[in-house]
Amino acid sequence: MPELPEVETVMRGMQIALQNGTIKEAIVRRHDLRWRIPADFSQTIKGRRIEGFRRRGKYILMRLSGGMSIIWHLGMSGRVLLDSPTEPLLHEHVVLILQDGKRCGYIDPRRFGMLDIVPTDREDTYPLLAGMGPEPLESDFTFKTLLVASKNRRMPIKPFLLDQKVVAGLGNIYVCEALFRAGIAPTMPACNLTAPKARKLAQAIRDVLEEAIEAGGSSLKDYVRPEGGLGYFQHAWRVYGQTGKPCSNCPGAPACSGVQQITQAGRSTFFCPQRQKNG
DNA sequence: ATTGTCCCCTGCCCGC
DNA sequence: TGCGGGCAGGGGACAA
Repeated sequence: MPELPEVETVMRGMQIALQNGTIKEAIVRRHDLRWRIPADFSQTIKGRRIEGFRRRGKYILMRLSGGMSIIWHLGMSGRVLLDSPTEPLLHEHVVLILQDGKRCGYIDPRRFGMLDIVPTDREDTYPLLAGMGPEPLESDFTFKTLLVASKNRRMPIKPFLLDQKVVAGLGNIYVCEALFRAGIAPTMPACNLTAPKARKLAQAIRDVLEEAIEAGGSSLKDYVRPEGGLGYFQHAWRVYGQTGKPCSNCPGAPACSGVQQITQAGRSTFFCPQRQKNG
């Protein structure tokens, strides 16, 4: 599920529901996620107030009183449930119980996600966050970011954009969608980016993420529920998962051979060969 | 250093 | 209806 827009949506939901609450108890039913949840996790966060939230790439940082932060990562299948029932749910590995009775559950069937604790003033040196590229919706992300990072990189642009060191928060869906909007073939060597192409790409990345956050926000209420899926943005996918269909820009056009699916670096890539050309 | 392959794990969907 | 194979929104570890 979670790329930047989904993580942003989840974080906003948590913020609304949990901010200023105090953690009465934390239940850890399974410690063996992508990395082990520390043995003293519950003890460390117990009694602390939830003071704020921040997102960095696909990570959520939950700031607690006393200078500690909980780092959340949802992996591939992670979800947050803001009204977790008393009965344990399947794959609900962690539950935070607040003093006012609210229960926040962390559900992750595949267990590719993680939860950890870090001192708030050391969030950015936490190994998984250190070295991460700029936030694509902040002002320090520009076409120059892409130009500089892609220099001498012969890797195809698609896996290049999945590298969190280049830009934070992009995943398989939004990389495909951004490349489509920018008219760039996913197979193009990253170093073939020109300034005009980089401008289009940076703008396409910002646009698609903002639109997706907007759409996720519109279904916020249902999003952070186990049965809540992808928000509404899935209906706006122009190429992702659209194999064989005419892409949205050439619907029914005789020349359009339809959206193609290829594999790059072990992941599916969707693109329109008609509209996306190598430089 | 850069790039590609494999793997972690469970669930779901498709074809036979 | 049942079963096996392939695939899934992430990303680290490793080999070449």
